[in-house]
Amino acid sequence: MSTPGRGLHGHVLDTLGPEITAGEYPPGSVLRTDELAQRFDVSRSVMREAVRVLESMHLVESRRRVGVTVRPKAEWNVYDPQVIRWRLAGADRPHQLRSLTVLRSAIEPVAARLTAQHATAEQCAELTECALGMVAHSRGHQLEGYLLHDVAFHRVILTASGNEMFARLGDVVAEVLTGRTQHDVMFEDPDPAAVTLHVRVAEAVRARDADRAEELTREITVGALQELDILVP
Amino acid sequence: MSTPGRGLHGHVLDTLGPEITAGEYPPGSVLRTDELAQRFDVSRSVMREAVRVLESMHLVESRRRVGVTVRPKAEWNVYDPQVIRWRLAGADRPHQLRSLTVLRSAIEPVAARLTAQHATAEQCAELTECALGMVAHSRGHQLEGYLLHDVAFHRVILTASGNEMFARLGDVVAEVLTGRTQHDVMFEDPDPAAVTLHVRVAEAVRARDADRAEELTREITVGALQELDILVP
DNA sequence: GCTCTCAAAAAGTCAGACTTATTCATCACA
DNA sequence: TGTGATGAATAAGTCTGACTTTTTGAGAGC
Repeated sequence: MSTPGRGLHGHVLDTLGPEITAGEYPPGSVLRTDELAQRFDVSRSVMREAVRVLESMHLVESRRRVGVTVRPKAEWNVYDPQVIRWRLAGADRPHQLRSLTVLRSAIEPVAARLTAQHATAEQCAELTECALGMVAHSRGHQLEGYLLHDVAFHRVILTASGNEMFARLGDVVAEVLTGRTQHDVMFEDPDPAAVTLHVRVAEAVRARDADRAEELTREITVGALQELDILVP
Repeated sequence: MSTPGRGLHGHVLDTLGPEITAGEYPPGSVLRTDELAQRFDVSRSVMREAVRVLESMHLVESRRRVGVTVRPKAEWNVYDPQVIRWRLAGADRPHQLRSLTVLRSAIEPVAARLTAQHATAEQCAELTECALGMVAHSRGHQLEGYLLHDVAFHRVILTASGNEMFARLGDVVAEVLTGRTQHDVMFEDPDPAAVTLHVRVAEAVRARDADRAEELTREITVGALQELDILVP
């Protein structure tokens, strides 16, 4: 998923990033480069590179004679995929999951509308294939296969929209859907209503019915929000 | 706006970042750290820090024995505020502006709905104040004052929604609105219809009418899209 | 034509010395 | 007593040069 072991500075980030995003250092806390270098047993240069990356994510701020201070959560680059992963792996996973699901509920319907307007014939076919794959795997605890097609479906919707900002949320949605299956409750077969909705979205896109595609996708995301409300009230 | 002069590596980024996001190096292009260090007249350590930051933005990928290769646009972290600024300052500014406006049209109505449900009394007052400020500056070429209140208005909507992902888009929206006034055509007074819509959104939020707040905000963003269609067909 | 070996290339890492900005405490002066 | 200047301490910032490690590509040998 991530890119582990891309050098020593990567290893440092894999430890320090989750710690900071988990809130282990309250905002305003001061870290010192030298101490961190000692703690991780790396040279100052490596440590400095790691700090620079954290700084570019707005997680910390480095100032002379002061040190590396942790910034308040409100300033973090919460759209950075790495930050999202760190937070999803940490303590405020439920909170993050809700934020992202609300984001989905805003983005995906509009994306579906655009997809209905702009999708190529190939993308339409891909979408239908995904929906049919979901149907095929929706019974008998074939959760892995189902998830795979579900993720692919939403990824097509987002990329076929033709909007680069939407397209880049494909990974985020994948992470949310995967997390829902893996970590949280999903023992039973998927909701048949949801499966049907996906099929109908694919149909609407193929029929170039933008209004219907948007509305049906809205129903899907509303369902996702309700599911979350049940899991984490 | 940005944070210029935060060290040598910052200066390097301010030059190299815009170059890459402008597409001056086609995807797959190979840069070498040593050459870059020479070009910018900085030490390798400084150059390495800059490369690490570009790497964390997924603009480039650094591999041993190969060099620093530029990644395809589709992989860039397009939500990184710095990347957004670089692109807005560059050649594909119109394209970027459209992407962001579409994003706004998806996010802001939902944010307004949530704000109507969750805003504190203080936030309601703030919103009303912004709307009235817009009215007050909407006649007689007081564009600066108008813009200020417009930006503040949308920022309140996004933060008061209570969703951290929405809140972080405040800066982006500010950049879009500011850019529209400064760079593009905006000689005349603001559209009176738009001003009225803002006032009515504030009213709807105060009245806790989520449906109306969402619908009115949708009209605002539709207007923004139409305005863009006129400017850049 | 194939694999295997080896050398070159470029990033990665480290250690140490030096520079610079910032803070804070001290002290002189009003 | 308050205030502003002075200076020393501090931690980040920078540079240099040597060394390591991984990866690639060319050439040798089969």
